[in-house]
Amino acid sequence: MGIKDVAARAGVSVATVSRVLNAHTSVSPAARERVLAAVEALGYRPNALARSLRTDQTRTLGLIISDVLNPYFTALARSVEEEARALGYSIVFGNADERPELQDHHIRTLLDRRIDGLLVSPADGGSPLVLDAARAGTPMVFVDRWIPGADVPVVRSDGRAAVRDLVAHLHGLGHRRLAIIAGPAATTTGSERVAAFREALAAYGIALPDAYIGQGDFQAASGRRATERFLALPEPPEVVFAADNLMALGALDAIRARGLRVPHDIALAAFDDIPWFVHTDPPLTAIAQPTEELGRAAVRALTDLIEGRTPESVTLPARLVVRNSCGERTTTAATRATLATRRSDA
Amino acid sequence: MGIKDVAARAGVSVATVSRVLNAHTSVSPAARERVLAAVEALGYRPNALARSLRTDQTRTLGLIISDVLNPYFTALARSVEEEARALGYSIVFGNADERPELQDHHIRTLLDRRIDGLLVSPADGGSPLVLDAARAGTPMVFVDRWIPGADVPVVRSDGRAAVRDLVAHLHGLGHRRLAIIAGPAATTTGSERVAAFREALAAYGIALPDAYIGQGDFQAASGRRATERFLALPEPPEVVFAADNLMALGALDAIRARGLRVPHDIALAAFDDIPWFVHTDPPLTAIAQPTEELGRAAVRALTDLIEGRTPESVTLPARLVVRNSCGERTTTAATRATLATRRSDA
DNA sequence: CTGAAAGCGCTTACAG
DNA sequence: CTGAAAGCGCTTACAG
Repeated sequence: MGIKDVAARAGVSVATVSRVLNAHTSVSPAARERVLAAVEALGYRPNALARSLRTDQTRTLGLIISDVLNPYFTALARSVEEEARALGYSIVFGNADERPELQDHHIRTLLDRRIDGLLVSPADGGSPLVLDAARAGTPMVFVDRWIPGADVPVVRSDGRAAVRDLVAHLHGLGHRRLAIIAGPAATTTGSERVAAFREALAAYGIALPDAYIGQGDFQAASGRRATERFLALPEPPEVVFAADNLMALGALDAIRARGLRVPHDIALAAFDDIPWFVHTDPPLTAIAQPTEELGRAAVRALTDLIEGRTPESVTLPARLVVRNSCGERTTTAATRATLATRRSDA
Repeated sequence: MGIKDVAARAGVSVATVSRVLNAHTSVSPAARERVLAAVEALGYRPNALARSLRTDQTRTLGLIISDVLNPYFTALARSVEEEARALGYSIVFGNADERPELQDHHIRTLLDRRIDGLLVSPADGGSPLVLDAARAGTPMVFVDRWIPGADVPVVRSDGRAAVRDLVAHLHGLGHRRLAIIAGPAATTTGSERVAAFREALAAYGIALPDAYIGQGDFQAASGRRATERFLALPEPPEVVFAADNLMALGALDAIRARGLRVPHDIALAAFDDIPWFVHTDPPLTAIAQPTEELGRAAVRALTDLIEGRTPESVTLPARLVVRNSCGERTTTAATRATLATRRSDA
């Protein structure tokens, strides 16, 4: 059942059917009406494959999501899909699961399907595939993570100020031995968050020894392993800062398995804020990204690129959200509500 | 750059190129080698659109996900994608966001793109679009939620036994006023979970009054509203059972906003278990579904359908995971670890 | 083993 | 305003 059937039933040529379906003006009202009636009667829907093959555009954007199990990325995906839909595009997702080969697999199939543009948050420092695609002219924008040197707009948030605020908060609480669970050094967010943390510590004359840098991969299991290693140290850190929410989950697992309590025995903070952090035991201090805005900005940049406008890179600040996972604080109006739930003992 | 360029460079016809690319046997080793070399040199990738148009198959499955922000569904999506990839298919997701119109929007665009089959967890009781598509022969299987009466295989879990276990647990703890936050009555999981709860209560001679049935939509905000209403009752329930994890999150928000504590002031349990439940305050008692197996089984059923085999509906049991959100229990080896974190007071 | 040709379902100059 | 025809990039009988 195709355009031919519609044409036959409406008594016109396929060209005319195509014209009314694509809102070309030059169609007589009578013909238009007959076509529309035939479309309705037949329940006709144009074959998007054929249309795309002909027009060389799919009105589809690819989004390589680093990890579907990561609430930060699903929030991002939701925002991306929403903005794209508003602009008349649909989104095809690929879950990289933080694995570069899987990321490349998905990019390849998206490219094969001739998506109009690609939103990627690289799982590695620069897969040749991504670089080649960008060079070959595939409209592309990086979200959250990016690859330096590629001529690709970047939409991300800058967490440096928030990390400084976090370190000030931790220092004010009396903590001096601070550790971080990093993401893969090959990713920008993996290395930048460590750099920001190190810089912020330096301002207080505190060093970040290698033993206090846990190597994670942004997934929960790696947070668990890194935390176990910290806890086994002769001089364990007083604070663990997880570079994303999933590694914080892993850290909680490890801390609990040891029978320790947050923040009494060890403080914990995380990059990325998620709804569950309000209800964890204790509520977790976190750095929140303007996730929805990032998603929207990324789609706008990509559609600008696709439609011949000049895309804008955008960097939005992240901000510190203090809760109770790093230690005692004076009770203020802002913290009273959460404090009520925090005091506890085994 | 297309198959013609490869053919030209290899000095063969496009037919031959196509043959080597599709692993047809009848190609001379010499020709094969030249074609492969040309493909390599040119970095040629077949246009999937053209191929699909011709072969009438896309090797793509659509998955309508009820809500990307729901960890249960993202876990399902991940499992689905994994199994599909193993079977040589890729997945295109559509996020229905629990909205029937949005669900239909995505189904329409997936159908337009000629996906080979559709996995759906209906957001409503039976969109005409879904029913028509099934009737028209679109290979389809329902996952988690389903539409009675449609001739479509169903892959889901049966929570009745687990709900009975939950009610026994609650009753044993002395609770008699039990409430539920339901999902939309039009969805199977929305109505079934209430029915199972009501039945289980009946076994103890306990009724489920209307005032103790909160009407939710499986999203957090509705859980919050329903819980607020429960708490405002002259005789509030002693237990709230949220029919999914997101409504449990909303319930926690409402309980905390009132300055109440779980389980001291009110007990809470949830359908669907997620990793965060181990670390909430207190750890949440939940009913766990075999999510990964459901995803795999759903994909297998769908590919069976597509490839002409006989698909199997499958129903897997859910199971109760007792933690500490419903009240005191005797300390057993199993609960000791979590108990250590539970005792608390404001 | 190989090529010329038809055709998948559309869109779009071109001509009228 | 409208239709005949070409063509998007593939695959696949058909013939040799």
